[in-house]
Amino acid sequence: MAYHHGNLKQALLERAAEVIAEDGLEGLSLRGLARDLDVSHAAPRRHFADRAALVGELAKEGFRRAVDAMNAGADTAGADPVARYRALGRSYVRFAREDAAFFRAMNHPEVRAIRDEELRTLESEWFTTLRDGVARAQQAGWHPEASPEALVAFSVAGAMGAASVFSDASWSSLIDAADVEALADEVLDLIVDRTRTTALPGGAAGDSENGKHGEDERRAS
Amino acid sequence: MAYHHGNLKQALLERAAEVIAEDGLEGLSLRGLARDLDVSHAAPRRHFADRAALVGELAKEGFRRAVDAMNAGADTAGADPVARYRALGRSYVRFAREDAAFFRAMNHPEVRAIRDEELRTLESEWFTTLRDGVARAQQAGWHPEASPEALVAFSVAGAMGAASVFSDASWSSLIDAADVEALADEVLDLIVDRTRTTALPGGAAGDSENGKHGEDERRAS
DNA sequence: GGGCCTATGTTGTCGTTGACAACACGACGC
DNA sequence: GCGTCGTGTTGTCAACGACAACATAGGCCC
Repeated sequence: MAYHHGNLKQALLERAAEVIAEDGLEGLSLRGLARDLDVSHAAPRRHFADRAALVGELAKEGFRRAVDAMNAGADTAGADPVARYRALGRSYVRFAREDAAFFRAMNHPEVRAIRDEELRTLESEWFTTLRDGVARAQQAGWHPEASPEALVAFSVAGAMGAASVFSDASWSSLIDAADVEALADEVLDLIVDRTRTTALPGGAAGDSENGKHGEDERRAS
Repeated sequence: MAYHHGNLKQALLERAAEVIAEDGLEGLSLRGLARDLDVSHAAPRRHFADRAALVGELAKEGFRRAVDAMNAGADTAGADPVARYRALGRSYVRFAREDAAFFRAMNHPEVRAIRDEELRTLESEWFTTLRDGVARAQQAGWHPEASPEALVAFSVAGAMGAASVFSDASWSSLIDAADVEALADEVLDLIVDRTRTTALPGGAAGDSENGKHGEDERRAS
């Protein structure tokens, strides 16, 4: 084997994601990663200043993937802002389930304490994506009575809560569901609650086709 | 100083709660606690088999306090099941904010991985408290169209999400609110959404006084 | 009131980890 | 060909959790 690994940084990140998927962030150690990749115990330090830098990098990738998934999901949902809003949430929950290692990294207390600027910027982009979706939905007649701030906080709480509950195995003993996907969809219906969308006078934005969500939006990634 | 501390176990738990409140679970170490309390580095082991046992004990106390707060809150909310349901959520969010150290302990990934029976029993009692509240609210006409499982999952997600968002300082840069308490109340209104409560034919359970929540329920702990 | 028993605290040690420094290799540019 | 710098290595340190062996004291029984 060559003295130089070639692409150690990437290999570290990939292996770290595997470890987190199996054992969680607690089971992750720089020395363990080095062992897994057959490099010396100090090799990772050439690429990450410390452990927080490594998990922070994973979290950044997680925010990028989450935002991408949410945007893609909204786009396949069509033009109706409320349908797009629902798709944002749906895509986020799906992301949390499919890329659970990244989702864990993003929300682990140890990572949330990191003050890294790029990381916080990416988090704020994620937040903005959701916030804008909320704003457009409200402009289209969704929950016109609520204050925008409360609607945003409600959406963040709902998205985070649903994503946590449905992606974390430790909840499955309490919330059992034959079809988690279907249950998550029902929960999203309760959050979005399209009956709270009032048709707009001008008939402008919300082109309705009210009520149930179709089998549209299937597909994202 | 006496050779025997006297009440080291309790002192360890109390100091641990302080440390968690300041630095989070990551900043907690058995040796650090021992130093703070002027005992030898191995003294804590006489009372807790390992670190997980100590934080697990804190989490247990957290679940007890949460359940107590929720029950007390519901009782001050009166007889209407939907008002009681709302009070459950409100009390939980308030608990998360006031006893943040315990809330963190309960929901930290490291603790959620603990398989201790008593701990999981207490968690399940918390869940049951919420689940029963949901069931009674639905029987009283709240969201009659929704499946009970989805309504429970929605409630858990909403409660966890709101409690996390409003108790964790790391969210405050995104969700800014002059009055967090008031914003949390608005979010709870969106979750409960009393307009989704349909008066029952027999006029049985839900004795209504529908609509806004009063300044009742104030006080719990 | 003397002896023992046990709960609780102590010292000492081990293996693991993150962090850091000093050194080694080797690819690439001049 | 030679230096330079990116990347990997060895060595070391302090902190930690875990464990074992020992020490102390308070209570209990006779």
